[in-house]
Amino acid sequence: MEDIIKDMDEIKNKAKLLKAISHPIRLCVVKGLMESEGYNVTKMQSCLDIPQSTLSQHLTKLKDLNIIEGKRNGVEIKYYVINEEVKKIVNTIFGNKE
Amino acid sequence: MEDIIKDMDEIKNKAKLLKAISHPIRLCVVKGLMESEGYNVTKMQSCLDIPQSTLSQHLTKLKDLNIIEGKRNGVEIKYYVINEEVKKIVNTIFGNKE
DNA sequence: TCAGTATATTTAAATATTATGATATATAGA
DNA sequence: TCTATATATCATAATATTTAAATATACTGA
Repeated sequence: MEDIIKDMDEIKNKAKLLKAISHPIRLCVVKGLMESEGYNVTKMQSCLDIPQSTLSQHLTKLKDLNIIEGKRNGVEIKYYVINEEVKKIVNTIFGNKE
Repeated sequence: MEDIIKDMDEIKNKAKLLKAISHPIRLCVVKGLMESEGYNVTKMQSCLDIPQSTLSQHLTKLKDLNIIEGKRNGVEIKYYVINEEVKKIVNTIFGNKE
């Protein structure tokens, strides 16, 4: 096609979304949250065995792109995947139907 | 889930695949190749307006991950997307059904 | 064999991402 | 208010990615 460049803006946006979930920790977090909604940072941490600030910064990236959202409950914050497109991609990748 | 870490290897592999297509140029190339199979490097270049070596290096990354494959025809090389998982992801992202 | 075209590789600099310790903030309960 | 716990932010060092010019290679046709 001649004018692939026309939808370059869309391509850039999709690329950003892919990039956001193309890091193992972030992909793991998103997948984990989809499977067991609302598990909190401390639990993720113990699963992933990384420093708290590292995880927190990954969460921030996901939040910035509106992929996840945190709901505070007292002292802890539970996260949820709120981006349908990302859910679709993750389902596609990991072979889930619904 | 307690043992998210168990499928960490799979997650890492999927993350690599996502990363490979999470750059605008590479995503554009893959999408372009899916829409119009076998268009060659020179054509991509004129579409994308980037130096030849830059494009070539992006193609190398996609080749290294077995996402695309080049078939030489005389002096030119045509590329094809050979990775079904990537095709699925791209279709998911850009809203194609088949 | 030589010239021209298409593509790949090398090298280096510029830029971006990631990781982590230290510190800050928010909340709950005593 | 003080303390403890959970989470976020800051600063910065380590690492990885991206870019592009220069050069190399592969092929074709004269």
